[in-house]
Amino acid sequence: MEKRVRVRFAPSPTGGLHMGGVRTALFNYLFAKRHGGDFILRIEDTDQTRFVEGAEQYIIDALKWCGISPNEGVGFGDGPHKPYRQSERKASGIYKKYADKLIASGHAYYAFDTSEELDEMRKRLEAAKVVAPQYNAITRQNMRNSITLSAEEVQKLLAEGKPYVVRLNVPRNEEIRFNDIIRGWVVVNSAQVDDKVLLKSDGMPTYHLAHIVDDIEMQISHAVRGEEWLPSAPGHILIYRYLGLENDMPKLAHLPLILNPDGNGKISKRESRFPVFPLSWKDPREATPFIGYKESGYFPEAFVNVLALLGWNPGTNEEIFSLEEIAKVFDLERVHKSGAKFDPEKAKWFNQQYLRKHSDKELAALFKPTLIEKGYGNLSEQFIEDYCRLVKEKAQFVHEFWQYGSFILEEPTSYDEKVMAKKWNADVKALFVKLVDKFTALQKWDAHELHECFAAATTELGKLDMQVMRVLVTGVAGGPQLFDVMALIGKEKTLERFKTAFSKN
RNA sequence: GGCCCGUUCGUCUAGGGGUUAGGACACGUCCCUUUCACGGAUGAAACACGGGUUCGAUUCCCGUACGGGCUACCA
Repeated sequence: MEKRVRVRFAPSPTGGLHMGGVRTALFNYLFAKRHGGDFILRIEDTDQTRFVEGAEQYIIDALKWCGISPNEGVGFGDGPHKPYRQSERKASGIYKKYADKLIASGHAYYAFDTSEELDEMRKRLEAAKVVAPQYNAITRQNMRNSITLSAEEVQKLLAEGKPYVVRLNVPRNEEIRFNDIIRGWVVVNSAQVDDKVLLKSDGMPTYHLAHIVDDIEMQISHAVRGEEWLPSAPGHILIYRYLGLENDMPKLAHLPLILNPDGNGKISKRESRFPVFPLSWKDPREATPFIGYKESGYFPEAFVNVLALLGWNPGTNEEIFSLEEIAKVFDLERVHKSGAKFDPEKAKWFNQQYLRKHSDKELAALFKPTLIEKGYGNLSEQFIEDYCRLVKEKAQFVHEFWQYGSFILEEPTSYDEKVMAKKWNADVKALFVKLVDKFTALQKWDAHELHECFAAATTELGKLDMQVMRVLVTGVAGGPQLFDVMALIGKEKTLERFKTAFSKN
């Protein structure tokens, strides 16, 4: 029988969760939803030296903003496998129990080497032109561990409370193969795998041991993680095997990385002209915060949509998807092998698509704070909605509403020079003065009436250039439908603007 | 350096032994529009290279190049 699908996102709280991490979480979430399974958030905080204040809460907040909610885990309610923080799970002695099992069967051993001794070993190997110095079947012979030391000596060191680590006893030359859902068969010789530390000298497990123990205990069915884990997967296979759990281990899927748009390397928070964090992230160790997608004006739906299509696609030409829609068709088999460069331009386009899906009322609510900030806190709801309706067709972000429509609220202080130089003269002015007289006589002031009036005037008086009129009223050469703009500005103010324009030009 | 993974327009990608190699973003042109924008149409733009296998390879295999990842008592 197929195992129930249970997947986990297991970040370590060592900093803000960037978009690569969010994408990993997203694919796990989507996979779980697709198969009616469970999605778990587990915090891998086994490295106490790298703990960063606020990082865990940030991870939770970021997932919430994205709409990627785990159904078990830290910050999302306990489930049957609590606790979900490895530092807390350690209290039960679970990791040590598994490590002891490996020691008992001879698949792991104690190592007493100090970090200085480790350094010396590496230097010695480098001097001997060994390209990849590692603690392995060969080098362990010259180190201080329970393989080279006598049983009595080991007992003595242990009894004295000397610090030690537990290492995996990796065979010298053995083929390790595993079938990755995304990449197919991957084959590695154990000579390439080092004797990984399983238990650190502070008693904490390393990632390698901890995630395996937890995945087994939490009955995880699929381990979906970034490609950076691919090289350590063979070691993990060995651990499962030596524990007698190879048949119970989760299926592996290594996701391609998200790459920097301008070339090389995986996406990084520095040297990037676009946000890499979903929410603004202030690292307590650094002076300046990193701005997030939320604060840059992105809708979470757009952000998540972009991410979902990085390394995966449904095989159709559709691109705009809600999380629910993607969850219906998502499949790990369709995930790419190769890394994808993130395209900030396309991300903006996605945001525009979602912007247009919002009602004027919703947009008005989002835009209102900017208006208040600019000193227009007393506008009616209707006016703000109308403003948003006019301005939204060109905008990609709500915060652009101001730059695309501020002339509706603020009188022009100058007039587009190019247009005026080309199209303005005394004759044109005389014509517009007559037009404004007709506008003045209008009983009803709306876009339709204005249009009619303008059309009639054109036949009567001759050609009147609309762009010139636009500049007269707004000062600028571009913007939303002019008659709509004039209607919204209102009769009195529009006529005033014409008068001012005539006096200044 | 070693090991592992990858390589279709500038970017995200569809496709897959025989196709005019399709779509999207960005870009150009045109149409719509007396303004502006949306929209529509259209154009330029890709199978990294070299060997095989095959009647035929962009598609399968092997090399090369290039790119990326990993190489800690970090995850």
